[in-house]
Amino acid sequence: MLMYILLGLINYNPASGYELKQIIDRSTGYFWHAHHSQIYTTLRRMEDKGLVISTLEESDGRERRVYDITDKGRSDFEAWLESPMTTIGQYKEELLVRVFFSGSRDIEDVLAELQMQRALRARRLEEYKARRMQETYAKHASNELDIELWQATLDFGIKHEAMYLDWLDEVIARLQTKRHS
Amino acid sequence: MLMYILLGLINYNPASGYELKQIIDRSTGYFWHAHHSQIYTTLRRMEDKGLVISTLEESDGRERRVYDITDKGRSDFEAWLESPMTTIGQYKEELLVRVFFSGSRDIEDVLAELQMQRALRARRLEEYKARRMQETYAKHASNELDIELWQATLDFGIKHEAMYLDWLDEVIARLQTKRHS
DNA sequence: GCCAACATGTAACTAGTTACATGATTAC
DNA sequence: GTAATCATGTAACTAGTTACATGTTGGC
Repeated sequence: MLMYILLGLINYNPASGYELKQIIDRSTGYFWHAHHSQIYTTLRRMEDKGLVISTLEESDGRERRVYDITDKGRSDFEAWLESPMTTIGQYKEELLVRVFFSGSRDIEDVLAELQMQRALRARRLEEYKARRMQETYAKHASNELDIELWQATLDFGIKHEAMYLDWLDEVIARLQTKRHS
Repeated sequence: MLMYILLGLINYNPASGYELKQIIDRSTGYFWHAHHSQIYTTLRRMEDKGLVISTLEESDGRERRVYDITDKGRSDFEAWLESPMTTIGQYKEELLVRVFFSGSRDIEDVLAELQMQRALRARRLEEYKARRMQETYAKHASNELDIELWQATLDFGIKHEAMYLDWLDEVIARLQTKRHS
């Protein structure tokens, strides 16, 4: 998956691993993140496959390995984009695993954990709301639909966090009534 | 992560890999799934670490390798449960990656893909709603809080799918107004 | 006889995480 | 000088996926 993200981003503009990491952190990061180590190794693998080519640029003492997409890379990316998803993506949520098994825990500990998660989620929701995608990424926009769709992914993030907060509030409220059982 | 799920389930009741796969599919499956191959290999690794012990049971021609938790397994599991999460779990959603990069696609293709996803999500939402956790898993319940929390994870699934459908409907509606641009 | 369900595994691979490791430049 | 940012990588490991592989029992 990361491979297609890198391909897609390089397709907008050639970039170095470092830059790609930053772009991911500020754009696809909340629905698909990656560590720099994975980005660098994946780029190398992609070059081996002929999907991208790199050139080592030197300005002053700093070195940057800049990756550009090849024709093969572009056609692979387009083939991926044109073959629609026919299944539901799998959801993995560690907190739910913890909640599922928390029946034997001290209810106050569970409440404290959920309240901390609530605070983290609330902060993230505010970040997403504050961030209007246009100003950050509109510069890359090749067409109007791009902006619409980037906005849509950000809206998803906002809805997701709002739903999560909502759920946390409900669970917290329900546990509070059970406190002295 | 899977290790703790297996430990937690075996802690309720000794079970074979096959049974654990089935339990996961019907309980934690929508927030943490696993293939049978991973379950079998993880159980073996857990046995090497002394967290579980297996015994090979034979009834008729069928063989079942039944795993039970050890004292070390129980204390590792409890230590994990008692150390609260202090970060937000990472969300990975392939469809959002696809949407993010779909600006160059034929809008009708994007709409068709989103509508298919809508149908899949709607079906899943109905499954979750129909499934009342009590009837399926209450048998394992060691206390009242367990039932409350299992119900809470199911409620999360329902809320999540409802939010997702809502978002899909919004994006679809927005794209439909762009159709002949 | 055949198919579904029971039951368990290995092999090969891709993906992802965590830690280690290095070195330059710029602003204070 | 020292901390932050720029910039790139490797190593060791854990996790997860896909495909291959095998054999039984019970119902139709």
